Parts: sequence; structure tokens; C-alpha cells
Amino acid sequence: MSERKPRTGQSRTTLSDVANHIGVSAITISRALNKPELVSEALRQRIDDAVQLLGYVPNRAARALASAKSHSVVVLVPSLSNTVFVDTLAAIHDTLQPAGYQMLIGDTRYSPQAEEKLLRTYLEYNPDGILITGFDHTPAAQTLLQAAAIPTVHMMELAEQGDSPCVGFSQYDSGYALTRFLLDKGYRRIAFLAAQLDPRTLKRGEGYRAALREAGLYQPHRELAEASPSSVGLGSRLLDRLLLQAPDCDAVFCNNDDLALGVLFQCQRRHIAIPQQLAIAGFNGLDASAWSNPSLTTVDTPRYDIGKAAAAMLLQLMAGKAPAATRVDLGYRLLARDST
Amino acid sequence: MSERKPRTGQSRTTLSDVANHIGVSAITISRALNKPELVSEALRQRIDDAVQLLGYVPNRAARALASAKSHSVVVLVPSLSNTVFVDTLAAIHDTLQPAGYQMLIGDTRYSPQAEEKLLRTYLEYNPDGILITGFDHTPAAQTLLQAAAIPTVHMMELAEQGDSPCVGFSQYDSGYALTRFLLDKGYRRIAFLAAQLDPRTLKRGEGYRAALREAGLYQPHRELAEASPSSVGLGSRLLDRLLLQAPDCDAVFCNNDDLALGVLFQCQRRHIAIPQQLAIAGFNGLDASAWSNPSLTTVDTPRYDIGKAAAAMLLQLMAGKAPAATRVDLGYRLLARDST
DNA sequence: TTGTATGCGTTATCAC
DNA sequence: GTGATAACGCATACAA
Repeated sequence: MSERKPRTGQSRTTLSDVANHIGVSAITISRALNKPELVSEALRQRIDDAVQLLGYVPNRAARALASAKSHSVVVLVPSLSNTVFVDTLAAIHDTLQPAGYQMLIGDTRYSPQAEEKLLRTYLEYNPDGILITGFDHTPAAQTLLQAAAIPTVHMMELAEQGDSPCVGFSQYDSGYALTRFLLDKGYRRIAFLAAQLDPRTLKRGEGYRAALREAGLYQPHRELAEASPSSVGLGSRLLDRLLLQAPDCDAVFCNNDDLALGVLFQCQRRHIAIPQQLAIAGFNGLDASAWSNPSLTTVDTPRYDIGKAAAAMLLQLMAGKAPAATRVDLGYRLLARDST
Repeated sequence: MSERKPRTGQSRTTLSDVANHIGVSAITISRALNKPELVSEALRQRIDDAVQLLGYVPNRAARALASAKSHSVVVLVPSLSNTVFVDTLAAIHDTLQPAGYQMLIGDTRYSPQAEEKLLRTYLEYNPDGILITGFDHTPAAQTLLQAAAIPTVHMMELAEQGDSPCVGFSQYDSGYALTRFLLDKGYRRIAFLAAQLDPRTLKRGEGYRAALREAGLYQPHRELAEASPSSVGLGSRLLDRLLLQAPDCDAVFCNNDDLALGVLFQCQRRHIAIPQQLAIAGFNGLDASAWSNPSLTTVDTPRYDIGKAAAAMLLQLMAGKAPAATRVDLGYRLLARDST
């Protein structure tokens, strides 16, 4: 009569339920499930049967608490509606899932402040690792990351200083290279259209500017930037605005393929011949850009591979091993097609 | 000398660290953080300061274990590369995050078997709720769901029987309506192109078939289906195949806008006039379809709203409240444009 | 190969 | 308004 009654009514089957069922101790069940080789063949079989019979499902919270490992990884990306990050997420998922790690996805909406807040929240989960986009974090977020001392890999960009583990490619170089390509093709009045002015977009813009300045051809009024998210419709509108303020341009470097497709469509409507009157180049190598008429020159970025490699590197770090390299440049591929 | 040494080296600040710091008991700190109104004003202030000072971060695993609530929601979608589900995920994230719930995302790759496996795995997290796509689950998965007795909302489709909570629209109706629209426009030899043959695609196909049968115009050889994922490139290839086996068709119902765009591009290359020689209709209302030349007729689907509503309904269910409705039909919108 | 004792960090319960 | 105590379910350390 002095017994306390259990707090929960009908609780889930636990390790000891299974243990009692066969008449061994709970720890043996635990071992049979986690390190089967430590348990005798016969017993293991009986345990497996009992687990099946009783419908035992391990409790991750208890495991995390006892082992001080959560088997979860926080993944912070700027957007869930941008193909670039979605592809990266898919790769991360494909890599971490088989390794037994759960992704905790956070959408920072391109805001370092929101990122800091998410980081704070997600740290409560005791993540074993962190995958974070770029290097543009608030000071507080940087402090949090350091204090937490959790293996972290930065994605998409390459560290310019320090030795933070990172997987990506040089945004600056890719912008420079595409502009250089257009210059080599003979275009002289090259415009730049950008949306969603995140750090990576800005760096590609710097590459664009540098290439044109070197050639003595940079003209600020040929740059058009819009903070709203990139879309096909925005590309169409931006072209109209561009032709108002810089009617003489002979090529457009669109910061991504959505914009480029919008520009292409709008040119068709305005009966502007591509590439004769205006060349168009996009960015990111989306599927559609290969099939439009004309097909779009673009820079293919290794976003899936970045996710794969970043997750793989993180797995190494979390296992306490030293990765082969902690700074992985996956490069980019210029796909020259008919629009230039 | 008989003291055991701690297992972990430098552990995180805990509730009792904060408690010791001020000289109160741990439970008081817990209350101050979770139910501040139960703690005196003065003490609360001191606690807040100490929390700040010591950099205390709650441990979710411990909380989940002690309270038997994980504050997490499992979300199972067929794909992370399909805009449809990504938009839905974004909406779910936007709704659950502010409510303090964490999403555990699972990518089933359109496979009920994979879904069952993920479900089994994710049940280990003691999710407080489940958001799952459609109704096409393995018997074992259905048993798991029932046994777990966790609030669950099905997304994208509407239950045809039973009273499972669901938010979506009638896939069948939408397919029927678009076909009916083409018939009313005067098209008589309407083809159907589909990829990624998931249950929703198949239901739209049934709608297509029903409408044509009613009109006495159904011809099996005008249907072309491909199991691989939908893409613009696939649309182009499918058009070529279609024109081989059904050269006389006068309209194409593409099961989604990617395919439709590919068909459009391919028609341009083959100098097929749209809509004069061939009408094109897509599905899902992607941004690009509004801007192509000609613009594409499509069916806009409320995927963001589905995510919002499903998550909101789940929040109600998890709170033990009865939602206003447990079967929410969000409908669809036929956008008639120039390609038909 | 298996078991015992103990603790992970928090909250539920009941008492003061 | 605050505290003591006992779980929550599992894994670590060590013993047998």
C-alpha cells in the first residue's frame, strides 16, 4: 500500500520488459541489440524473438541521456525553397540516415540572427555534429559554436582564413570564370542580375566585377540586384528594368538559372534574338536550362556532392577520426551552351 | 578515494549547477524556466541571471525522458527533390517551429517499404505526432501507426473511407477537371504523360481516363507513363515517344509542370505550333509555367497550405483538442493560359 | 558471456 | 512558493 503508482498509464515495452520475459538482465538485452557479437548465439535468438513478440522499440531519449550521444546532426540552411539547398539536404540525408544519424533541419531564411536563434534551440538536442551554411554567422553564434565544441562542417563556401572544416567551392572564382568566359566570347557590355543577396551571391558578384574591371569594362549601371527571392518571374521583370537603365548591354550574367530562364522568356516576348542581340548565362545548372530554346549556358555547382562530402567529413569528425582533408574544394563546371 | 570518477570530462551546465549557484533546489530552476508564474518575481530574476551567466542550455533528452513528451513530430514525404513536398515541408516547419516542435524528416523515396522502415526507426524518438503522405502504407506500417496511438495527419490526399485525419484535395477530381477543361475547349485526342508513378499521379490518371471514357474518347495508346522521376528533360523525351505511338493527338495533359515545360521546349524544336497543332497542360502551378511562351495552362495545388493546415490540425490533436474538421479539402485551381 | 550497481538531467508527485 | 524524493529507460564501469 505504500507503493507509488506509476506516472504513466500504459507505457511502452521497455528493455526490462523484454528482460523479464526471458529471464535475463536488461543490460543483456541492450547488448544483444547494440553489440550482438558480445552475446551468445542462442540467447541472441531468444532475445530477437522476444523483441519481435513484445514489439519492443528502443527509446532514443533514454539512450541519448545515458550515452551522452544523441545520434543527431543539426543542419542549418538558408532556405527550404531553393533547389540548391534542397539538393544538398537530400545528399546529407542519404549519407547520415544509413549511419544512424538523424538530421535536425533548421531554415535560417538567409538571416544570421535567425540562424543564431536556431542554433541556440538546437543545441538543446545535444547534437553530435553540426552542418552549417557558409561563414556568415553572428558573433554570438560563433561563440556558441566554439563553446559547444561540437564537430562542425561549413558548407557551400571555402574558409578564407582559419582552419574550419569546410566543403564547397569558390563562389568568387565561379563568378569570375563565367564573366571571363563571356569576355572571351567577345561580349563587352556584360550585365549582372542578382536576387536574394546572400553572401554567396555577393561573392559571385565580386568575381564578376573583378573580371570586368581587369578588362576595363566595368559599369555599375549594368548591375541590378533585388533582395527578394529568385524566381522565373523576377528574371522577366529584371530584364525589363535592365534594358531601361542599360539598353546597350550585349550579355547578361544571371546569378541563377531561374532568373536566366525568366530573362530568356522575356527576350522571346520582346523579340530579342539570343544570343545575337543578347547573350544569357545562368548559374547552378538546373535541369530546365539544358532544354530551353536556346539552351542556357550555366555554371553547374556540385550541391549534391557538397552535401555528401560534408556529411561524410562530419561522420569522420564525429567518430574522432581525422578526415583526409578538412578543406574540400569541389569546384564548378562551366557548361557552355547556345545562349552565349 | 571510493568516489567514482565522472564518465564524461567537462560536462555541460545542468539544472543543479544553476541551482547550486543560487542556493535553491533544481526543481525550482526547472519551474522558473517552464512555468515562471509559479516562482516569485525576485527569485525568477536571480535565476534568469544565473542561467545567462552560466550559459545553461536545457537537455532535451532528459526532458523527453522525464516528461514522456519529445516535442518532436515525424514528417514522412516521398521525396526531397520534388517541389511539391518541399513546399509542404517549409509550411510545416513554419508552423511547428514557433510551437516548439521539432520536425524529424523522413524521405520515403516513394516506397511504402522504405516508409515502414523509417516509421519503425522514428518511433524510437517517441514523436508526439506524425505527418504522413497519402494513404498508401504497408499493412505493417498501418499496424505500427495504430499501435503507437500517436496523433497522425495524412497529407495530400483525402481519405476515401474511415475517418483518418487528412488535409489535401481530390487528386482524381483534379485530373478529371483538367481533362474536362480540355474537352470543353474542343480537343478530342488528348494524351496523358506521367512520370514517377505514385498513388497521386495514378489517381489523376484515373480522373483523366474517366473524363475521356465518358466522352467516348479514351484511347490507351495515348497514355505514356515512365517510372523515373519527373524532369524537364524527361518531358522532351516523352513527347518524342508520344508522337511516335500517337501522332494524331491534339492535346497533352502532363502530370506536372516539369514535364509540360519539357514538352513545350521540344515542340518548339520540332516546330509544332502551340496550341494550334498541340495543346499543352501541366500540373502543380510552378512559377516557370506562368512565364513560358506560350504560358502553360496548369492546375495550381495548395501544397503550402496543405502543410500549414496539416501541421495546425496536428497541433490541435497533440494538445488533446478536437480540430474543427478532421477532413480538410483544400481544393485546386485550374489556371487556363495560352498553351491550350 | 552475463550481471550488479550507478548515473545521465529532467520532471511528476507529494509534502511543507 | 519551495523542496525532497523518486522515477523516466538506457548504457557505462566494473565484477564475476
